Amino acid sequence: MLSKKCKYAIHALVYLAERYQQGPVHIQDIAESQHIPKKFLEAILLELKNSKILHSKKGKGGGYYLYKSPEDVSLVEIIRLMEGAISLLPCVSINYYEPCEECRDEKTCGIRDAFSIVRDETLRVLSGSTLAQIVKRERELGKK
Amino acid sequence: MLSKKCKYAIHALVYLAERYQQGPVHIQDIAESQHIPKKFLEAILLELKNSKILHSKKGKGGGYYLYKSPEDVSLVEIIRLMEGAISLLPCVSINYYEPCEECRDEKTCGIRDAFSIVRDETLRVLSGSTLAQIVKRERELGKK
DNA sequence: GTTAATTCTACAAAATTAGTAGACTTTAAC
DNA sequence: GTTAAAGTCTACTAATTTTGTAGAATTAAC
Repeated sequence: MLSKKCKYAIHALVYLAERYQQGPVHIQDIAESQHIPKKFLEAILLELKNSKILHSKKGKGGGYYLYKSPEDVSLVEIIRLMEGAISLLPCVSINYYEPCEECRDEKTCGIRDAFSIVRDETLRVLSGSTLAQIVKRERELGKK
Repeated sequence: MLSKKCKYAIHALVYLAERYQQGPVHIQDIAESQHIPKKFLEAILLELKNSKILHSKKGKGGGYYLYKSPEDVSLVEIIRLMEGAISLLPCVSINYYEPCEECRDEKTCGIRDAFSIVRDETLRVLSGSTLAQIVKRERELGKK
């Protein structure tokens, strides 16, 4: 299961993607509309800014806005930032690889196979799912 | 990422699958060979027994043994028992469904799609991965 | 220079995960 | 029937992670 932090990040980013290139948005706005504790959201947005997904403008009339184009921000990227590895086992992770403590011999471990495939499929689906697609999908669903 | 508890369960079950129909195995044996704290393992095995995957024999010469056939125990079943839902969001879970707090309207939520597909793919792969297959795979890899 | 916003550091509370202690029960061997 | 070796069960405790907060510092607009 994704953490609240990660879900908050996704919702905040979708909100900002809906307002792409319309100037900075107050943290307060995002927090209220998405029901996210403001102080917690601050920390999340800061992290997203530090990884160049968002930019911010300080002072009066300031706020956060999407820096990357919505087509270029995928769910994989967000989840990796907020949660770390995509894979279910450290020993099959691409970006966060670590040997399994429990495994005595990785070469003859019969468990890793299945989890490698799960990781590949998850990556395939989540990397194809961008903020732009999510916004588009919401607009389609909203019309009905 | 899977919890240690879940990884321990998988390793213990694979160990027991390798010894299927060879009588009860001591907790101690499993704990030592798989590097699992004995007391923690006790709790895990008990849970697996309560869900009819294992049986146990008490008293001298007792221990745990696989009750279900290794072909009938899949990784999905183990993970669901130890971790709960397979899906990354509660609102797309099959067995552990809950509405998302963050979502205001599930019908127009553009995020769920991708996570539904991830869930389906994960289920497909993990339900096809049984203890029997894992043991077979380990024996193949061991030969080389 | 006042006000409204983000930034940053440090902390605190809550929840979950991991692990332990120890008494109790059951069973088999002698 | 006594004893020893095993699982069973309840109740903790410790460690870690997640979630959330407080408050001062900084910045920019007016």
